[in-house]
Amino acid sequence: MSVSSRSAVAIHALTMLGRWNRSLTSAEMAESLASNPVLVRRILGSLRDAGLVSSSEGRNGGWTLARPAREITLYDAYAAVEAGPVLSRYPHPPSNGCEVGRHMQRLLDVEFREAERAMEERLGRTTIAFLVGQVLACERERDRRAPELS
Amino acid sequence: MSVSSRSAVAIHALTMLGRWNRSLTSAEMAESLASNPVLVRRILGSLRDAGLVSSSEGRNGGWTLARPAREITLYDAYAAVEAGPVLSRYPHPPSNGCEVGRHMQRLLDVEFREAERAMEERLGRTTIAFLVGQVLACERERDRRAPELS
DNA sequence: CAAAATGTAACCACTATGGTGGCAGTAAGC
DNA sequence: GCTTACTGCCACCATAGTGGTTACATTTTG
Repeated sequence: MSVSSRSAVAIHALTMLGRWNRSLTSAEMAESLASNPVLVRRILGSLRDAGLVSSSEGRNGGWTLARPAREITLYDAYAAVEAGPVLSRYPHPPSNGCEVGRHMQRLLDVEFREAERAMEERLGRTTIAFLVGQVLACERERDRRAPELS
Repeated sequence: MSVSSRSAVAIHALTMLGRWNRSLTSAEMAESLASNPVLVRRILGSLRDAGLVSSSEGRNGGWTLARPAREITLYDAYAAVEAGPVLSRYPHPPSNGCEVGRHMQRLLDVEFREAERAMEERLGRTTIAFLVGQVLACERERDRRAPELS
């Protein structure tokens, strides 16, 4: 199986916040995600706990970025919403009586951690600001090709 | 959630085959894994489909490496038993009516694929032969510290 | 023919996930 | 002070993937 889609939702929401640079409600983001507000709040809640966004309750409440989009990477979003390692280890410890089983757990852990680190390092290279820029560029291109749409 | 533990089981089994360099049965490997033979056969079956091991039926049957341990990487094992991307995309396509939603799916796919590629590249750097060597080294160290065990 | 293996299908329990409804709390605006 | 529009949070559901297990047909060897 794979990692949950929460990272995708989180990055989507962060990019929306970066794009419009104003407070957005969970309902607005849910509409763009074709999902529902509760799910969005659940995920944004994790982002808030990680210090990436802040929320305000009550009327005119909503969500804003807690720091500049340049300073938020995809890894930050990923780390905020995913728990535990990507590559799962053994379902239960292997036999200690086997020459291979005795050591594999530790050896595998080293290898898997390295591999996960490589993935995380790559995610850390892309910022929300970059994605916002890409979105804007795509929109400009879209306007050039079909100006009647806007 | 994370990727299944099948990769760990596959790598464990391959390392056993590389270590003893003879035919092993699913029951032998299951014992080392503290699991059961059917599960092992299921996973080894994927490895066979990927050309990493071969199996022989009937009495005195079992499993052997289909090519040298030097030429099997952790990525080979991982790719043989895991299906689909590690980082899952959206549960369903986002709204096409949103400026961000319109483009995020494609942009995210690029980023996630890069990140996955980084992880896979790292997995591809370690061979089963290396792990076998590590296991042997661990055993030698173990003997040095507590010779009475062997 | 018996024994020892693989190959597979069926099934179970458990867990994570996305999704949903309900409702209390809170802040703004009239 | 009341209404409105939000967040926050709980409980619940359906679904799917996973590891585990039993059962049994098939194949090969002795």
